[in-house]
Amino acid sequence: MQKTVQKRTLKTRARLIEAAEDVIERNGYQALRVEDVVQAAGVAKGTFFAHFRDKDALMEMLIGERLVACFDQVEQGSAPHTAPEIADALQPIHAFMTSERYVFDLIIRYSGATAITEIGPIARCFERYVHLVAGWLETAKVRKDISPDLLAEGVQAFAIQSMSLKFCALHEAESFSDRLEIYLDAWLTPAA
Amino acid sequence: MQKTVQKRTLKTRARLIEAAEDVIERNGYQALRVEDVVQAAGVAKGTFFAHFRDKDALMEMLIGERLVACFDQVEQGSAPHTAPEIADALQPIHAFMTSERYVFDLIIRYSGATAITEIGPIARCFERYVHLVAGWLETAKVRKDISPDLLAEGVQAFAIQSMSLKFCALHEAESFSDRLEIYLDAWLTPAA
DNA sequence: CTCCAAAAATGACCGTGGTCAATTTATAAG
DNA sequence: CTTATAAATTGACCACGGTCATTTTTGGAG
Repeated sequence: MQKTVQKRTLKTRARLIEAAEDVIERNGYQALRVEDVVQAAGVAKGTFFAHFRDKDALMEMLIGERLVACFDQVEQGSAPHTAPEIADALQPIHAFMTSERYVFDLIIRYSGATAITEIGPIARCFERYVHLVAGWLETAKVRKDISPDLLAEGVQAFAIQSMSLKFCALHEAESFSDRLEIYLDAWLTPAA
Repeated sequence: MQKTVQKRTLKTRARLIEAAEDVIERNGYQALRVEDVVQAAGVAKGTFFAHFRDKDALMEMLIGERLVACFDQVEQGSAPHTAPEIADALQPIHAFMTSERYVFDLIIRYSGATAITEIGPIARCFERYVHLVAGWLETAKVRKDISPDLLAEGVQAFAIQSMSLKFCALHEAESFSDRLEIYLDAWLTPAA
């Protein structure tokens, strides 16, 4: 039983990814067609699916990479201590997640791994989100009656709610960041 | 400029809907194929798309109807007063929403109307959810420092979070209802 | 009844994601 | 260098949602 991976494989895969990134650069994630990618990469269609389970798998990888970069950026900054500061600190992540409706939908769809064996970059980012925020909350001026982890899960829930409403015509009145701040203030620092 | 609607139209539409419901009855929402529906209804494929903008439009209608029925049922019951009672009262709605992954995804996708002119039954149900819960909260034993509407939006956010995690292999430990109760208790009756 | 314009239905056709048996290419062993 | 075998690639093909020019049906006017 051989399991050698030929150099060719890595080259082809790299060409496919680069081609996909070019296509996305020009027209956004939503407009990507597998045909365009394989033509730009100079390979046959079947080759694409030998490298990626399906189109979504490529998208999960590419969007996941960008998302990871957003997290890296956010983790560079210093820890925020109040609800508005937290909302502000998370802004780069939320901005990318809502940059395209397609991107938001895909991220939500892949936010939970269906099986342990297929935990992808996006599902990992959702765990990282909770850990990151929970870390901040340990030393932040917030309620202490429940665990930082639970508080952080709530922050995530409110962020998703706020992002959903951003795409909703019924709730155009408030801006995304205003809404999130209101939620987080009520969740993290309740008055009664 | 005539705009008469022939009787035929209503009949064909009814046949399509009945056929779709039969197909769903047998194999669930996810497995529905337009080909199967038109064949069962005894019409051509083009006819389907003369009656429904696309497959999703039919799905939104059918799932929306079932969702409305769930709300009607929940509204029959008496108003709950505590966090666990609220979670319990909403159970029929949450149960249907998570009955199939496909159903949950479609509901989330249609929960926000993209344009005012196309507010569908599902988007309307999301508004109804907030109004329903806000009504309960007015007389419930919960924090009073923020408005019932905002509190209700939070309940919705936590419910969606809990439902998402139900489909996630990383969070199988806790059951859906346990998780929702923990969230709602922390959100509605904070200790500090 | 006949006639005709609008409404409805039709089905061949298209776009795009995805499959798979057949072919080509890389590499290790002799 | 050959040869055997597994890995990689190919492209014709399929499934399914969706379109649209053409045909059929309806129902009111004369």
